[in-house]
Parts: sequence; C-alpha cells; structure tokens
Amino acid sequence: MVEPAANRTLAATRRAPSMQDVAEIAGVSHQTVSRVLNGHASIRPETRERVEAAIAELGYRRNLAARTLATSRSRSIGVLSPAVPQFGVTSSLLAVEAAIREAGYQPLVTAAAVEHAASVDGLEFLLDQSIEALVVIAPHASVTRAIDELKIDLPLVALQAPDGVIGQAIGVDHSSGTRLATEHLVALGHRRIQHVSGPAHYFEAVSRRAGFDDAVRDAALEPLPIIEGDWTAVGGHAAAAVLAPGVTAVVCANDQTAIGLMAGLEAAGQRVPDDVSVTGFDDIPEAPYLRPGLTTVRQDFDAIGRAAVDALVRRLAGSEAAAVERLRAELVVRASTAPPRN
Amino acid sequence: MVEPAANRTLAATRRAPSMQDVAEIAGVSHQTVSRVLNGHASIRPETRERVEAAIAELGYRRNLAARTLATSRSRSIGVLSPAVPQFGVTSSLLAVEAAIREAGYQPLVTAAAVEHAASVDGLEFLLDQSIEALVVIAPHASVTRAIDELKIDLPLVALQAPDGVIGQAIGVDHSSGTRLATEHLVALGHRRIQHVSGPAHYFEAVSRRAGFDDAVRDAALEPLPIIEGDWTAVGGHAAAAVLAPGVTAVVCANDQTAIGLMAGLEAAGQRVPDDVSVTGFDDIPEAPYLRPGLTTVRQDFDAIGRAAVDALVRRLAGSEAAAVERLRAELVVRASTAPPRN
DNA sequence: CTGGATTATGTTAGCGCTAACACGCCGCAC
DNA sequence: GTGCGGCGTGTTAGCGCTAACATAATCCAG
Repeated sequence: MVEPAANRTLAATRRAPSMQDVAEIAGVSHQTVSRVLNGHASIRPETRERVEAAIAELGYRRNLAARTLATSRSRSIGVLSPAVPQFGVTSSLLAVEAAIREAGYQPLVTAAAVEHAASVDGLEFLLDQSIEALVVIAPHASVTRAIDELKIDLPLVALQAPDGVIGQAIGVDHSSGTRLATEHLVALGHRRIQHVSGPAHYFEAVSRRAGFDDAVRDAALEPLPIIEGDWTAVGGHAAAAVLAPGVTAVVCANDQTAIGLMAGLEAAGQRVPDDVSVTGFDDIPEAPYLRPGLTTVRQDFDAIGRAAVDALVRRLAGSEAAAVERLRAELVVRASTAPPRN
Repeated sequence: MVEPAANRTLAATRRAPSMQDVAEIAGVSHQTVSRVLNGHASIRPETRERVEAAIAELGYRRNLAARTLATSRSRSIGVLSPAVPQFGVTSSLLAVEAAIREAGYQPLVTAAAVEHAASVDGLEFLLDQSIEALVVIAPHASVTRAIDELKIDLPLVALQAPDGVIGQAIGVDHSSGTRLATEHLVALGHRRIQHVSGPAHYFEAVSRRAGFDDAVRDAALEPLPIIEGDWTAVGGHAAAAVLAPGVTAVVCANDQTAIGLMAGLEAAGQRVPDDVSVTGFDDIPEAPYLRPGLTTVRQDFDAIGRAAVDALVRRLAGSEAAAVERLRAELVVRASTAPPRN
C-alpha cells in the first residue's frame, strides 16, 4: 500500500474507482492495469498480483462505456423478442441467450410489444448499444418491416421468419411439423381432417398451415376450410363450435389451441380421441399431463438457438453466410389421437 | 440480406458517422448538433432544420457509449430474471420491462440460469452497463446471496424475495393467495386438505406454504404432511401417488403442479372435483380450459411491475424508499373445486 | 561485451460525446 | 449613445478506456 486508506477514500469521493485509481494504489500505470485486466502476456507475476490486490481492495469494475468507446466493439449481440409469455417464444429466447453467452458474447435482450411502435423503440436502443449482431424472433411482417426500415447494417439472423424476408433465416421447418402430424392422422385412417391455424399474419401460422395443406393434398383428402385461431386456448375453444360436419381429426397450430379445442369438444359432448383426434404443436411441458395426453410436435429450441448464434459468430469472424438452415421437427404421439371409430 | 462482398468490405471500412460529421455538413459546431439532439431551447429554427437534415442525410445515430461515458448516466434499469419459460416468471419480466419503458428508462434484461454461476455473469454484465437501478426477480436464496456478495450499490427492488433479504421487496402476498384458496376449500366443507408445495428453497414456495398452514391452523384442521413438488406437472403427477389417506382437497403451489396432480388422480381412478378438489396458483391462460376448469389464484403482474419500477424511479429521484408493498392476490373459482361427497 | 531481440512497463493520443465557459450580437432601459 | 442582460453559437476540457508507440531493463548470440 502506497498511501493510507483514509487519503484514498477522501480523494475518491463518491466516484466509482477508475483504472487510474487502481494504478495509483498498485504503483503502476493505468495501462498496466488495463493489461492485467485483458490478460496480456508480458506482465510480471508480482505486478499482476499487486494490481489484482488493488482491484479487489477498491472493488474496481471497469467501465464498459469507456471500453466500448475506445474499441468500438461491445462483444454483445442483441436479441429482439416479441413480448408474449408463451412457451415457444420464451424457450427460443432463453436458448438464444444461452447460446450467445456460450459463444463468449453478451446477450442484450429487448422484448417488445411487436404489434406496436414500441418494438422499434427497443430495437433502436439495442442498436445504440453498439451491438455487433442481432437475433430477431420475428413472428410476423410488422416486425420485419420495422427492421427493414431501419436499414440495419449488421449480421442478422431471423428465427421464425421465412427466408429472404430479413437477414438469414434459421429455425424449425414448421411445415414439416404439421405435415408429420397430419400424416400421422391419415395413417390412422382419418379422411376428414381440419386445421385450426394461427393468425394469418404470423409467418409460423402460414408455414404450419402449408404443411397441413401439403399433407392433405398428398393424401388426396377433401380440403376443408381452415379455421383461423389466435394461438390461445380461447381461440381453440371457439373453433370447436365451427368444425365442419363429420370431421374426425383436427390439427391445431399449437398446444394452447389444442387445449381450448379439446375443452370445447368435450363441452359439446364429443370425446377425444374417441370422436375426434386432436394434435398440437410445441410440446409444452404440460402436454403429457393433459387429458388425454396431447399428441404434438416438438422442436429443439436449444439447437435452433445454437444454430442462430453459430451463424452469427461465423459471420462476425468474416465467413460467408451459410445456407438457410431448417431443422426438423419431431412428432410425439400420445393419447389424443386414435383411429376414427367405424 | 446477403450482400455482395464488395459492399461488405465497404461497410467495414466506413466508420459510423459522428456528431462532427453531422456538424460539418450542417455548417455548425458539433456542440450545436448535440444541443439539437438534446432538445436544447436556444437554437434558431433554421439551424435546427439544417442539423436535422444533415442527421437524416447521414443516417446518423448517436453513440450511446460516448454519451454514457460523458454523462455517467445510462438512463437504463437492469432486470435480472431466472431463465425458465414459465408463465409467472415471464409475465413478471414483461410487466417490469414495459413499466421501465413507460417510466422513460430503458430496460436491460438478463435471464440467467439462476441455479448456477451463470447468474452472476449476466448480472455483472448488467452492472458494467452502468445501469442506474436494478430489478431482480429473485426466486430463491442462491440469487439473493450472489447479489449480496457483489455489494451492489444501486437502488434495488426484489420481486418475489421476502422483505429484508435484498433491496426493497415488492410483489404479491403469496401467503394470502394460498390462504384464500384453502379457506375456499374449508368453506366448501373440506376437512382433510393437503398441500403440494414448490421446492423448499424457493421463497415463493415458502410463503405459499405459510398461507396454507395458517388457514389450516385457523380452521383447526388436522395438519397433514406437505408434499414437496417442483413447480412442474411432473411433480404434481408424482404427488398424486403419495396423498394422505382420506384427503378430499389439494392446494397446489402452482397451476402446472395442479395439472399434473389432476392427471395423476384421474389415472388412479379418482375424479376431480367429485372425489378430490384441486386448486392451483397463477391462473395461466389455459386454466379455464383444463378439464375441469381450474380454481386458482391470480396475481396482477402488471401492477407488480409498475409498483417495482415506481419505487425505483422514486428513489432515483432522491426520495426515501417507500414501505414494503404487498399486493393482494385474487381467488378465481372454477370447476375443480366442489363440496366433498362423504 | 556488444548489438539486437525480447520483456516489462510508461506515455500519449484519441474514441464520440456533454458540460462549462467564452464570445459575439442584438434589443432595450437609461 | 452607453451599458447590460439575454440569445445563439463556438471552444475547450474531460469522461475512462485501449492502441500504438516509446522507453528501460534484461537476455543471449556472435
């Protein structure tokens, strides 16, 4: 210790300690402190120890703003997510966040009410934070449009969005998911299968519907009207009342919709799966414990998150953008699907 | 946005425009640009327009790191949240985030795997961002301990944590919630009521259990063993197998647990609510559509978020910390509870 | 032993912004 | 007219850090 502690406390009146303060205590220059902090090679062990002691003594923590300003690098990746407390969205978000941390970057998350202008607010703040790349969980066009308008000049990956809309698209092949579910029903012998979709302006709703349509066409079934849901149990419940006559199976755009639909069917005196088979999408953790256990489609959120961040990190390292990645979804068969009666 | 390589090289070369660049185009000093940006009063309208035109022309966006460095204020509030895709946590998080934005601050969110060291990682990054205050969604002691160890010198509000552990505690009075549910069952005539709790190291689990215990004592019921669940349907399902003999009602620590429990009961040939009444906690959006519709306890996440941010903003403005705030929970009665048959 | 690496450290100049002060210029009271 | 207090703008000095270069001490090949 060079000077008595009293002096130091007095001098540093209420200001957070700076590198200079650490340097003075350790009896070195501020640059040496910087080198210790950044793991520079040529530092004498003894010097390093003195500096580290001073850091501990002061409770010093380096000022990120200054560092970012000096380097014009923030080592952070922004994440823009829709502000809905839904399993799918939240799982994606958490997976992306974990993957970013694993890749040695810091995630900067903004959840925004995506239907409104607020989304852009949050995004602009992210941009102002000097993020080096951006992951967007972009469920519908109003988000991608907002991003387009900002003319973002950053490596960008879009989860959920179809390829070519913005940045690089990564995610599960939703259409293959509903296709699997529909084919499963066809294999069970169902011929009149209906789909309760998500809201039509959602990218995922469109591609999940497409998978259903494809499977129906391939099996040469009679196409029945699509019922537009809203991703919630409320919408699913309402759908039960407007099913086409003679329908023996329903492919729902997500698990919440299936929950509502099953409740609606039962209220109308129909039994699942005896009278009507039902499938969901997402495999929420409660799906096995619904009655009946829900046949649904599972996506590997962690894999998606990792793929997205990988793509970004690769581009930050200067590589070419890789091809579009579409991971496969997996069908989980439970008790809500069965062969049609008769 | 796959752009030709030439463009990218160009983009990499060109520096983001600075205030100085704007100033030169507008023919003023950089300080005048700063004044325009900060809405300073004494600027001639004509000058303002020239500056704004230059800003638009360059697509200038001010460097937050520099601004934060110069002012040592970031206008941002950190939010530390556990990384679980659960309705309660996510709803709290979104509510807090919205409230922060409403208050004119920017939310900086970190979701961290709270059981592990990663939590501290994320938190340290938040601190490095010069956040001015912190909201912690702190479900258990390992989080509050980590925060304690960092000796954070910031206005701090803890959602979920009991008062006195860290910072100012704000949230719903969980114990009153389970108390309401239990009293509802008592009023229906139940005498043998059991509780499936959350993991004992969770603050919420403890206070939800306390509310149950209180109600049991007040009604002079025989205390039955507490079954420790894990907040999930899996735990609830397991609990069904170990209920005490003759139990006619079960108070679950959350809705997921209730879902699992109901599935387990039904698998064992018991009917809800005919043989056993069940209550949940949280009122997840699907609760009305479970079969039977779940009687549960609802908390007003938006109010909590707003209260937390209000408290913080008030303290940032220099006021005293207000008293502990405990909002009331509300009982929502549906079909999963009924009088015992006997 | 001497010169050119090599190692360990210090010095200096910004990064882009804001705060504080400085400076003309104008209008108005006297 | 002179003085004086705004107004509108420019100038300057940091904020705390890193990068680049400068310097001093050490080492070893020749």
